[in-house]
Amino acid sequence: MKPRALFWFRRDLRLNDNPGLARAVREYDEVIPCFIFDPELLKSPDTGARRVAFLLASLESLSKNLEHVGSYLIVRQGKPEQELAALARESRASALFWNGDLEPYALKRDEGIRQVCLGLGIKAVEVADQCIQAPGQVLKGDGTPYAVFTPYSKAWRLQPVPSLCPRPRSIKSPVGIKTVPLPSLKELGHTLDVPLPAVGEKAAHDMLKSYMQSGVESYQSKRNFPDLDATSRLSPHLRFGTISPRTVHAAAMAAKEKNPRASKEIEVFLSELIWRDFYKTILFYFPHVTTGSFRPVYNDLEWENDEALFQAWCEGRTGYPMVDAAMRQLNQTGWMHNRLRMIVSSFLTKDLLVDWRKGERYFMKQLYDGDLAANNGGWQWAAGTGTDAQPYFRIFNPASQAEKYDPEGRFIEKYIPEINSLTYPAPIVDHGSQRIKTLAMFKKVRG
DNA sequence: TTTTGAGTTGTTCGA
DNA sequence: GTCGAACAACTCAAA
Repeated sequence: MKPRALFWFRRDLRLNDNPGLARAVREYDEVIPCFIFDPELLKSPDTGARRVAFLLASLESLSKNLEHVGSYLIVRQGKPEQELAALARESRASALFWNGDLEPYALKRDEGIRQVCLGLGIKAVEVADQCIQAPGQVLKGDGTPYAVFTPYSKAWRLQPVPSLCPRPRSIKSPVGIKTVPLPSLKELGHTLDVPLPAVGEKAAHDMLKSYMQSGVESYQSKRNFPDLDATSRLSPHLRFGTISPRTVHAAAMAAKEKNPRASKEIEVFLSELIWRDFYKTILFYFPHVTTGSFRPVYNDLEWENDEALFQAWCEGRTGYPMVDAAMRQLNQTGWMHNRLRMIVSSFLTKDLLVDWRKGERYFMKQLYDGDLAANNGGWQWAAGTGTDAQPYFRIFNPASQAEKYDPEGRFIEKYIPEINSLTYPAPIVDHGSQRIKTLAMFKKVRG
């Protein structure tokens, strides 16, 4: 009998540059690609309907892509330990491959899977994939992880970037393995309330291609203006792995080569990929950030947590146009421009004095690209509690941010058509006095 | 071990 | 209107 391996898809829903899949196909005659719906993850409060919808559509696309290379996707629902064990027994596979996931839940789960494999006497193979530079690759001279971005990024740039893995031309899979149809969104207990962006590997690659042809060469100059829509919009695809970060990196390097005059602009785009690695690495080495401040002293901050103010923020009716337009973009599209993420997170924490964790959770509920590491890093940065946070006294003024980054009010008008009518609310707080309160709140814990 | 330089994305105040 | 300093010292990283 030909040796068989299972390949377990998780956050790597692609055939291109999929290191774990490429290795399984190279080393085994037959490969059984599978995906497990984990009820534990599906019921988590951080799992928004939007991402479940994006996941389902991406799996549908992946399933078709697998059929094009002669294979198919096995789908199961249940605890991964049990389902994978059952699948291994049924298929008489002798190995299980997967790409590593750095989140605390995944690390613990995957350790359990390793034990299951040990018990079954099959090989468990984890391959690094999520970062361009895996956590252990970028360390300080003394072997400990960085906690400041700039020196991290300098060390990151000294490392060779791993090359891309070949896309399997054909995958041989045994027939007769039991599978279930992909569940519908409704069956998983969710409904979608916003349009679904383009999904699947093809869509992701098309987006990358067109952004590299026109867009990336002016990334630095245009990225802060939400009305210009001048960013790549690849974040949900990076989140679910319908495109790999190495593929994006390689494309940007090629664009830089082709257009040296734009190299500074493109370098800023590349540094965003380094930020992605940085926050994943922080989460890996300092998992306590998921529940509290990176610096314990800031766990003592006395947030006011006024529920009515929080609700007004969520619904985009704070009376601060830039904040409200941004929140409405999030609510109506499942995505928010990065400049606006900074503005609304500064506003929630430092103008409304609401705990950053409430905002973090709301973002996770609404974002297509919601990712624990990046979202947590961004929120702790804005709140001033993080590894490499901005100083606590650097408090965004929502009005001057609007003047700077939406000078003609086009973005605001797009999401707040009633901006000039009486139905638009007056500001729910006074920025000047809230700012002073926040400074006092921080002073109290800083002694 | 000690020292030195530096730290994503700002705002406000007063000369 | 423009400009530099203050915000507040602290921690990190590297020599």
